[in-house]
Amino acid sequence: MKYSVSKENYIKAIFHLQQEQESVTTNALAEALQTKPASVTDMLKKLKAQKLLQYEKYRGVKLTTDGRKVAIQIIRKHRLWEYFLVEKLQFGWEEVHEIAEELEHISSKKLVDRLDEFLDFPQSDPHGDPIPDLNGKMHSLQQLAVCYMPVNTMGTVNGISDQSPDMLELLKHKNIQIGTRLEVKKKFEVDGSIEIKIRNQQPITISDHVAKNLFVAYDNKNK
Amino acid sequence: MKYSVSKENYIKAIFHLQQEQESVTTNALAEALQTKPASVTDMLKKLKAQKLLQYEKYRGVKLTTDGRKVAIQIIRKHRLWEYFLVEKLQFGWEEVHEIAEELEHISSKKLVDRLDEFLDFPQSDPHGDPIPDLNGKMHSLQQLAVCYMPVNTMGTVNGISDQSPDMLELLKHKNIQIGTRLEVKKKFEVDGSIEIKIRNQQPITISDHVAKNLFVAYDNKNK
DNA sequence: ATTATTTTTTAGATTTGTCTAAATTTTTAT
DNA sequence: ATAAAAATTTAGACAAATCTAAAAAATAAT
Repeated sequence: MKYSVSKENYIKAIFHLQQEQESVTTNALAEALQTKPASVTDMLKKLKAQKLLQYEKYRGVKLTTDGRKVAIQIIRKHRLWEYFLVEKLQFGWEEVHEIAEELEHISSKKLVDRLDEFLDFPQSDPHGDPIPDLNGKMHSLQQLAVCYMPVNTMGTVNGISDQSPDMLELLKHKNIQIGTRLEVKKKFEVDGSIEIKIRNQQPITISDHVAKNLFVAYDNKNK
Repeated sequence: MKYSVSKENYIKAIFHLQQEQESVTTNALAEALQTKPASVTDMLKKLKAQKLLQYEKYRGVKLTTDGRKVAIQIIRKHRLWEYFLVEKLQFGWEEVHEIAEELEHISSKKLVDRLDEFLDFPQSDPHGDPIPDLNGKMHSLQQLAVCYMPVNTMGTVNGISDQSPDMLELLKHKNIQIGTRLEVKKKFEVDGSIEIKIRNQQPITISDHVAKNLFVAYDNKNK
């Protein structure tokens, strides 16, 4: 089954919003898709008719199993293309999202699977998000936000939940990327900011916002 | 400037039809685009308003300089993606057209130029059609590497991309030069070598390296 | 040079995805 | 519990790209 670019974007947005809350509201979707609530209502009716989601008016929306499958295939394509752009075409990890938003709608299944093979079956994209395999399975990371790391423990950056251009620019400027090992040195209760140290660099301070949205694989031996 | 997929397809089709005839008719376009003449008329009006083509009702249509530029950029993308699919993702040259029809509408200019570089600035796609460079320049030869010729088809040698002394020595030894007519007899998947026959000679085998760098003018009647 | 045929255009409708403004339902606050 | 606020849906409209059927223009045939 093939769906329009617009429908695919709705399905993907619902999938992502469902990570936060079980059921997704019309306004949240409109916000995420940069459109109007009335347009969302219209589209939800169409997607419901195609059995991609459960929807009762005024009651919010959830994906069906079918809808979830579609979402995961789109996410697989998005993340594989991002990986390709960074690893093979030398793009910066902060500039690939927009291009992948277009590439994720290319339909050929064979293309995606060949690309996966060509890239040697990568496990996660340049932002640290896991890439579903061709059956839709993806490993779930053992992630911890930096704000929850105890003082004097170490971790390796493996994900960022706020992937806005501003955030990515800040991280680039502070030399933080996927794979960076960092140690929490001090936590300032007054504003939630945290001082961290990266090997061979001076300690730097990150705000509470950054600390909340930056995730690490946490070293268990720390404990 | 960014155009819809539909508009891009019209521009591309007009460009291709103009290779045959100076001015393109409504019916020919409808045929090429698998649509109805009435739809073509509607679209021509819109494209004319955008100054992409010259059009007077009942008089046929030609691209303007702007229209030609747009067409060439689309063709550049199409052919680079085809080359990528065959060279990097191991697709057969006969199955890449359809996928490239989608990929050619991805808008990022930077992506195309990076892809071009990644592929080492190929001169022609797997079908032997020339790939425009980033300024829209392309050589006009209809070339095909011997490695892409189907079994039992003929061509006339018209170019060698590896012009090292060793290569030329080998070609001389095997009696191959520009203008030589040859027929592909057998392809060995195991090492990419190919058995070819030249008139009045015993069949000979050439390596995958030679087959990749030896170009022929391909007889269209073969198809 | 008329007539017949083919090609092309116009007129009006349809589908998809969107919008604004108004109405309705749900949630929150008093 | 009722009023006020917020969220959601409906109704009606619009733009893009397409279609069918009918009209108009160009071309071919006698």
